[in-house]
Amino acid sequence: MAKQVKKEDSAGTQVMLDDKDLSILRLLQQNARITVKEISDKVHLSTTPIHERIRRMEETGVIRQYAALVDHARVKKGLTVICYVSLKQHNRNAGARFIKSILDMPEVIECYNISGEFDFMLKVVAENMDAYYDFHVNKLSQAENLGHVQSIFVMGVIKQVQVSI
Amino acid sequence: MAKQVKKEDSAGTQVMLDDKDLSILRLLQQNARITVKEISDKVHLSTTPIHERIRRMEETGVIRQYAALVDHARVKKGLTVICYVSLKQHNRNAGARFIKSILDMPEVIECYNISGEFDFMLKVVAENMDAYYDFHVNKLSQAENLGHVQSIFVMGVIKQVQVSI
DNA sequence: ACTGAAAGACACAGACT
DNA sequence: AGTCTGTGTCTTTCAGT
Repeated sequence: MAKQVKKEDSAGTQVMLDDKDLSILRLLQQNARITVKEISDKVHLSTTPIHERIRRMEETGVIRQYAALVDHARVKKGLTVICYVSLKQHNRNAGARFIKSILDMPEVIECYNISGEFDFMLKVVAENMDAYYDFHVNKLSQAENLGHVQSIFVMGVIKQVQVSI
Repeated sequence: MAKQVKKEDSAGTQVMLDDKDLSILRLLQQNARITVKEISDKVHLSTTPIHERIRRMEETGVIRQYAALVDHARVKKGLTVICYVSLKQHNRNAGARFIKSILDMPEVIECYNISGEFDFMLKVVAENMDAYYDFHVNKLSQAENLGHVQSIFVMGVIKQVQVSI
């Protein structure tokens, strides 16, 4: 089992899932490396339909990716920062250029378009405060059309789960 | 390959990883279902050491979990909300009770202790605005010792990656 | 620490109900 | 829709370097 998930880009299309799909999905959210055989034992179906249902959820983009989740505190990325950004101008091109520059910054592991005072929320991981300062001053602040930036530091992780359905 | 990752709870202990470990980790962050054989081809080692290195990273808590990442927009959880919460009192017991109640709310998929004006940041997924309103009024706001709540709505996902090292 | 081999388990496709 | 069966591939362990 080695292939990457390929996302079909019919953006935002709802996919109908029955109870068995949801059971399978929950198991995969908890443990992406569970075997099809184990799923089939728990869901009371043989392996073939499990296979087909997983393949369908991969192809329709319900399953975006299988990922190993890393404890950043243990691998020299101890600092997580929530970063709010507003742009000076809000035309389409300005936004697109900012997004493009964000996609190229490996420190930024999440970015959302948000409502309210700011335009974007970023989740940034860095080795330490010096590294974050460098990112802030030399990378993020160099993005053209940047307005205001506000940084909020994560002091502790209370909860991080994937099971959402 | 079916076992869950077991986290050793020597909280926050740094784990030393060499370049080969990091290569393996990057591959697993991109695709948790990659085969050991494929990793061994890319990292130029045979399967045995790959196995041992992965097992070590699982046992030391570097790899927290293998997870299928779901596109919430496609599975009737179209609304993501960033939610800031402050408490009235900041003693240890009050915080612990709030955390306990958060851990019991399936709508809350992430929760962080943060610096600044608010005490916690939550990421909440809901089916729609009605469902979020219900969560806000009937669940979150019922938590004892709750001060202020501010909701920021996610209008679009720009980036969500796992590769952080 | 690593290589190579070998046994058992698994994924995945095919024929069938 | 699903079960059953088979083949090739993978995981995982172990002896050896």
